[in-house]
Amino acid sequence: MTSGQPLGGGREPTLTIAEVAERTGLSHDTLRYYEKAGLIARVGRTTGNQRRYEAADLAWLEFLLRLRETGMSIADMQRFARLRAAGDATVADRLAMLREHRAELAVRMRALRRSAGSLDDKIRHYEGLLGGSERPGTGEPA
Amino acid sequence: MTSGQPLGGGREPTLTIAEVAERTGLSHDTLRYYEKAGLIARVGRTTGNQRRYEAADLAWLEFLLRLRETGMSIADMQRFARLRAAGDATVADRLAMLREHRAELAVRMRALRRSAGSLDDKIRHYEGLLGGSERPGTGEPA
DNA sequence: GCTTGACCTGGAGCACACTCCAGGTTCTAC
DNA sequence: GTAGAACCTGGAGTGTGCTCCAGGTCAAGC
Repeated sequence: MTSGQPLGGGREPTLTIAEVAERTGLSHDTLRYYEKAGLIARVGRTTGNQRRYEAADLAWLEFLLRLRETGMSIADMQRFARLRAAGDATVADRLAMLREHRAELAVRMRALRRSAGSLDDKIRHYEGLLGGSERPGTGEPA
Repeated sequence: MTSGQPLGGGREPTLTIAEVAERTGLSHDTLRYYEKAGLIARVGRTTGNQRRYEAADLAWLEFLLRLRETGMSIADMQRFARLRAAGDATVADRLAMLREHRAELAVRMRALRRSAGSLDDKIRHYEGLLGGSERPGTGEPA
């Protein structure tokens, strides 16, 4: 029996774990960890048991990265992934989760803008102390 | 010898660790941890060795919280605190640190806005699936 | 002066999100 | 058909930022 075939027939193009790591910026280990944790469903394998990711896997991973970037915990992503796997009946629950997460994000972004303002104030304060001889871009006095 | 006096004279009003915890939202343990880690200089003590925070301590803590909120690591805050403790000669270094941190923050905020947009897209997608019968604010059908 | 809650220290423990490792299998190119 | 790179699994280890604990000392009200 030949091995290394991309599943039962080799229909659409698939990606190795190295290719997915490259495209997502995640490490091989993290990709396997996410799968083990149930964030992504078990990925298809070659007859030799090596992962072959499909376009849909990549799209889902990229959405997970949006959730991660906006501060969602692994535990919450697991919840979301479980709902998703359970099918259409959970759409309302998923929507509720996303709305809640989005609202928390809005709060954090407001806090972040306030803090960024404090930073700017402090930066201006230090610039004042240095007598305005400092410009961004060059560390050299004129 | 009387104890519990707020330092050698009791000049300006000072705060107990409980009061500072209340005002900053940090726990007692975190306040002690920050001091041990060198983020804040050793706080004044009563003759009985209990901490009494001054207004300047509180202001510095609040600035640290801005740094933390904007994602600065403890290690970087330690660096910044060390520069600050070293006096005026380090103002240029502190300014450089803040500018760099501010620039990274700008990058992260842009990424956050992009991700927030993806969330909004997904939310709209789910709303579409539910046939527009869902509105935020009330979980009840009309 | 005594009780009770607040506070002290050093150090261990914990949650999170990975990251690394050992020991083995598979794939690709020659 | 073989060398070397890529991949597999289960499980242990790591860095970060706290958080908890034991065993005491101190402070404030009665």
